[in-house]
Amino acid sequence: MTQREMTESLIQRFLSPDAPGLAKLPSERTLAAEYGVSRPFAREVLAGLGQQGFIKTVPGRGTFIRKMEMSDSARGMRVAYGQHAVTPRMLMEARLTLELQTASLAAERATREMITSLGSTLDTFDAAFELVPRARSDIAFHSLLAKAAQNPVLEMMFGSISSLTFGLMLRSLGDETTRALGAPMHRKIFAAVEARDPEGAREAMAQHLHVADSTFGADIDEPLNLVAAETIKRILGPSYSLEEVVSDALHEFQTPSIQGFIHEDY
Amino acid sequence: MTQREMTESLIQRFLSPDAPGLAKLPSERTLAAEYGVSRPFAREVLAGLGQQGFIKTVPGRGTFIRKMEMSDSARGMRVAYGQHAVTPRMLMEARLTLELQTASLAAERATREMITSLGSTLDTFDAAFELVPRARSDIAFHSLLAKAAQNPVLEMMFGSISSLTFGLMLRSLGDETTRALGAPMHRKIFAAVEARDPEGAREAMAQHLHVADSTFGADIDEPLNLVAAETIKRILGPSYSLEEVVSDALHEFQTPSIQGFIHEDY
DNA sequence: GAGGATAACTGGTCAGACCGGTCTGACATC
DNA sequence: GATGTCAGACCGGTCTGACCAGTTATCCTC
Repeated sequence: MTQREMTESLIQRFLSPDAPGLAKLPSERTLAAEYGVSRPFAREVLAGLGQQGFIKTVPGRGTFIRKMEMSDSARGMRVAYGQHAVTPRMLMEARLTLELQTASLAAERATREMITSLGSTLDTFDAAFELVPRARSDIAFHSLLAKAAQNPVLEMMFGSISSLTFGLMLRSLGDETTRALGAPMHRKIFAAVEARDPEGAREAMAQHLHVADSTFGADIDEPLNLVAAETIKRILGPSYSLEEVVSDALHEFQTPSIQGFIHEDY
Repeated sequence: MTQREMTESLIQRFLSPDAPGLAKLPSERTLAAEYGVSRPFAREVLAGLGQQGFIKTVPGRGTFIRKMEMSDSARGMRVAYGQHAVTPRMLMEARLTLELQTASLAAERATREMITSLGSTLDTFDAAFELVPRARSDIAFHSLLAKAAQNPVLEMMFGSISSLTFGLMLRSLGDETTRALGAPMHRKIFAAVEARDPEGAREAMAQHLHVADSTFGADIDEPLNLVAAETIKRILGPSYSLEEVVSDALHEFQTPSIQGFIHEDY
């Protein structure tokens, strides 16, 4: 029994969609006995699943399945991004590809509830004057738009670049003129979605992203690497990771019914 | 010292882009001593990093950094995909968004070397008659196209859906008429890339994907979940995971210089 | 029946041990 | 002097067994 095999088996048993919907895993001792391995071995397997966010352990209580949000999938991405140098130009090119589509589809498919969420996110954005809250509601707006497109694959694609995008926003929103130009664009996108106007939403998103583009000078080709992470550390302290901040922001702006069944309530 | 903190610290020290380029980590015992924790504790942290593919341990030798390929990032995605039901229709919609762009950009930016790789991948595809080899070269072609677009973010986005796409290909390529219709489309895309014709490449890709679309009947709205995984298990045996097959395929069709510096040679 | 003490869980952490593979350097050989 | 060999140090892989601090269920008492 290799770690791979045991991991594979656990995913099959407890994390596949047709697995019993129970949110609780057997105890470490039980699992170790079942697979004929020692507890430390089982713990290493579980630690791996935990680090990837698939399960959550609570001392004294047990190990629980975590319903994965598509937007949570950026988790493992950071290291890969760090090893390749990603520049703002590359990110904007990718966002342009993806977000014109999500905006358009959101206009076609968004439920009333999602539109309400989008609206209140914009209100929060307009009311926020500090950098991080502003960026939080910004990333939440774009993420909700991706969710409103009702395609988990597109949603995940956006999720996978969300921490990078958040970094970009921290950079853009520091600039006051950009904010003055960009805020109305959010409203314009929102209005088009509300009016069920896909082409209008696409067009408004294009304008919005071009405004963001124009913020950059020479640094549009400078690697985006750790700038954002350092900003976060400086403002929020060292115990927060970029991914956590983004993930928190996304969850905060989702209404419970959009969130679906999140097993934080074990 | 929590596991989070230690993980975070190790990533900063050894996996960030500006970290010393050494490929080898200190020994488990040394790390445990440095962080003032026990070896089992350190091992759990390392096991997590290993499961995510960031490091690779070799008995008797040590622990080594693994250069992450963008296309490797699909790793943690499967569970999230499994919990949300992804249908072929959703996947095709996302691919249409992404791959028209990568095809177009590849036509603009692909190096001669990449074009050569793309060509030889197509030769392999045409020569392959069994299902899995056929699908392998198919996914490799599309993945190389994404790489040829010279944008790591787009490359990663494609990587994140590559295992789903591979599943789709296993399904499509089982149909003989689809293959007959689809194969010439590959050549057409390739010709447009070679001719530096972005619009032609975009157009050819659109036709290609629509052919794939037309393969589906009612099952276009059936969850894509485990069909592919079961096909793989049936053909290649139970010790292979979908992700491994895809990852192997992608690496096989890349020329060394495109691969860049992969530290499999510790 | 209600309340509280207890026992039986849970995960968290550790020390210490043994195994087999790998590397290095000293020693012996040619 | 160059070469080859081999012991010892080091590496990860795995296990046993233990103790702690929380949580939960049980059972006994009032």
